[in-house]
Amino acid sequence: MFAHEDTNNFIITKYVLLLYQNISVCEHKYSISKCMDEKFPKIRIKDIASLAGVSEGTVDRVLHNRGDVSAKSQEAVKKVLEEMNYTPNLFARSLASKKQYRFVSIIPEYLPEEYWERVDKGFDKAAIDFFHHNVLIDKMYFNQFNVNTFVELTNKVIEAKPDAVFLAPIFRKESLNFCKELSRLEIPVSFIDSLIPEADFLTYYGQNSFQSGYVAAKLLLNGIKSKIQILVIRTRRKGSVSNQTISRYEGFIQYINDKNLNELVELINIEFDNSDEDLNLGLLRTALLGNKNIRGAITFNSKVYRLAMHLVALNKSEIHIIGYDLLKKNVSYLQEGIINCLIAQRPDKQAYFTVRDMCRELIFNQEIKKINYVPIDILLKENIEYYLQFIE
Amino acid sequence: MFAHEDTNNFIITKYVLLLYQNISVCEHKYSISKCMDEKFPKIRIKDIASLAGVSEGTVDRVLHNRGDVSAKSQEAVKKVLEEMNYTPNLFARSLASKKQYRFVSIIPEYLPEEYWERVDKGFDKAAIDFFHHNVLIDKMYFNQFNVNTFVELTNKVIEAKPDAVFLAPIFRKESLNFCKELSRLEIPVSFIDSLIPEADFLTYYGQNSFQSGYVAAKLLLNGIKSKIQILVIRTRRKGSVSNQTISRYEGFIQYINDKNLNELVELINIEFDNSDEDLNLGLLRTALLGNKNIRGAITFNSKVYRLAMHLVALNKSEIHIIGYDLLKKNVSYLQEGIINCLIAQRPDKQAYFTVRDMCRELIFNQEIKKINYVPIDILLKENIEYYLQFIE
DNA sequence: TGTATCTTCGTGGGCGAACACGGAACGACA
DNA sequence: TGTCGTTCCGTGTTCGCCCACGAAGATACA
Repeated sequence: MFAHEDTNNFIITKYVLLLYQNISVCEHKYSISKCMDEKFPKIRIKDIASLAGVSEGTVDRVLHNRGDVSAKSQEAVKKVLEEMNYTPNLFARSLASKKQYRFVSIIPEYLPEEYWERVDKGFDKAAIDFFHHNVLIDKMYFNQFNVNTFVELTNKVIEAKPDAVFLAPIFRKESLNFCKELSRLEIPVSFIDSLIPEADFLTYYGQNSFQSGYVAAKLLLNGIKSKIQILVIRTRRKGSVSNQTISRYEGFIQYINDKNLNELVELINIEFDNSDEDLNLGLLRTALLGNKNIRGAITFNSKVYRLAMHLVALNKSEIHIIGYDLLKKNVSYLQEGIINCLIAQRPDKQAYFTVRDMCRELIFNQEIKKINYVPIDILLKENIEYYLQFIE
Repeated sequence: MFAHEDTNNFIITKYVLLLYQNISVCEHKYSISKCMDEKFPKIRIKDIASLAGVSEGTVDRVLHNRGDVSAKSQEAVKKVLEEMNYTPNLFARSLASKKQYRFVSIIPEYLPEEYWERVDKGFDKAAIDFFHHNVLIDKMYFNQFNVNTFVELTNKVIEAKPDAVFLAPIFRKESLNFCKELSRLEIPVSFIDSLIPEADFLTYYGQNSFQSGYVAAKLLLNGIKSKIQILVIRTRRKGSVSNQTISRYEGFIQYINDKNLNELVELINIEFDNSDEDLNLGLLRTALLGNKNIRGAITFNSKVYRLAMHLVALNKSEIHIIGYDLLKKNVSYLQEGIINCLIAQRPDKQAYFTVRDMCRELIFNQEIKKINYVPIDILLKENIEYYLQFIE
């Protein structure tokens, strides 16, 4: 009845090596003493070679599809590989391999503690983890408010001919051109944060922003019974085209439609200026004077701390505030109870896995998934601490 | 002004190798073309040896504190190691090392799709990842409702003298005895799920259950204005002593006290039987008949699907249900909108990191953290999909 | 000075895999 | 039969590190 029951009715040891070699996971049961005595039956190229009656070199040629092997030998080796469920020792492989890989990451430059810093840290971690697999990551940054910096940068990258590129495609059209060029040079690209569906790319890691807007709406509007007003703060962004914040907004609106809240919820739209905080404060003050029933406020970019700051200044602590991403200032306001909820998206993981998957593709020859949506993490004052503390 | 600005005002390349070698991360800036041409300046034992004017063997003896080295040589080598910021190639090390490690995991046996299955999967993943570092994991299971199975099992483990033990200390007293014995044999133990503070252990991974109860209360009770009743389902557990569900309950109560909700919230306690679902249904029916103002319901173990099932049968869809852990049945009810919220705790990661940290301690000689609380993840119908989909 | 003992240290083989090199076997053709 | 070109395949070296072995030098004592 129990999954791991044996004749003694309770003691089971699963010999995990079997799992590794893909030989039946559950059927083989060993008493611990027996298990402890066994050696690691590692299967090497040498073993495959002798079993197939060929030399190591031949097995190697088969493994790497390098040709110069007769049909007969090919057959024999493949059969043994299959039977033995051979998996190469990736450490030994990287150690012996003389091939070196140059990857380039291209993301917006950032100020300390801004969103992209956390992405960048993910690249750093990956750089360390894959260094001994002969991978080097060159990190490059463009100015997301100046498309020329992007074009100039990508031209340099094309010249340098790296082995792979990781790209935050903020500038849609220019990114697409860049990708086409890379495609022609057979340099693989992976997208991070957002994606360009028409482009040829290896993987994408990012949040489903529509759904994260939907979740935000649920968190802000769940259970309302009477008419309320909600402040919606948006920021115009000149130059860039692709934008996660737009689909977050659309998801937000979709929730209101799905739940038939159009009658109950009135949205008060405010457009923040990117730098003039006095102006923003004034806009907020006016909105609050004219609308007496404001219960909630939301921003769709990562700068919700600005909203929180102003609402504190205006002494409006009863307004529920919700926003995105764990910038230090956002977290502080959350911990103080001024921001009620933050939605996070594991930016460091996005970068790390992007690199890892490129290695799996180019070096390890492993399966990868093309589209990868990261979780929509919900952080409250009460659970933020353990989220931040848990460094993987 | 920007963190990664250079003289061209926008193009920066950071040479990540420098980061790896711990030489200043931000100060060294290279143009991409220059960077692309550079070789990997890997520092090997051989390099250290020649710089220190000794042989590789001597460096090796210093690195492993294996003695037979004169004070003078020791000094010289250590100085060069420091200067060069030498980090050994762990792959090459594991490849060459003849030492093999036997780890044992000891957790409750489980039925398919129960909580412990996900923990077990974490051990499987670790077994695969660390196999080529010469690590083998023996997985053992006891019956959590029969303390004798635990004692008998741990006696066998003691006999087998593994290199490390991973333990779910469900039976407090017996686990402590086991740990003392292991301590005498100098076998390190790590706790998973819960911990015994008096015992000598290497790491602990688990959720802060008090806080996760606190979070559950917030999610269930946030914003209530009028008097309501809440169903609190508990399950008596015979035999075992240490129990996460108790502290979850305490956290739940603490929230009510902190927010002065004693007046508003009336708790209706029900004790479920572990197997008799007809009985449980009856208990619920009675409670619902006698209490007309029930708005929410909670369980503190992972079996919230039983509660959901009964409330569906009783046609009580307006009651908010909250529970723990992503059992398949729980997830189904969440997706159907019957359960409103689940709190999750990444059980697979708990196991995986427990193994990883043991490797860091015994094999890689790296720093580890003793107490590790995993995040308190909040899952709703709207964000569960991406959480489940995101397999690391 | 010779011999034994102890301390200190260098060398070489091996871990599993990549890959270059060149040899063996075979057929074609003069 | 000899020469050349192909096709196929085995061998040897290398990667960075571990570790066993034994050599060299120092010291002590006869």
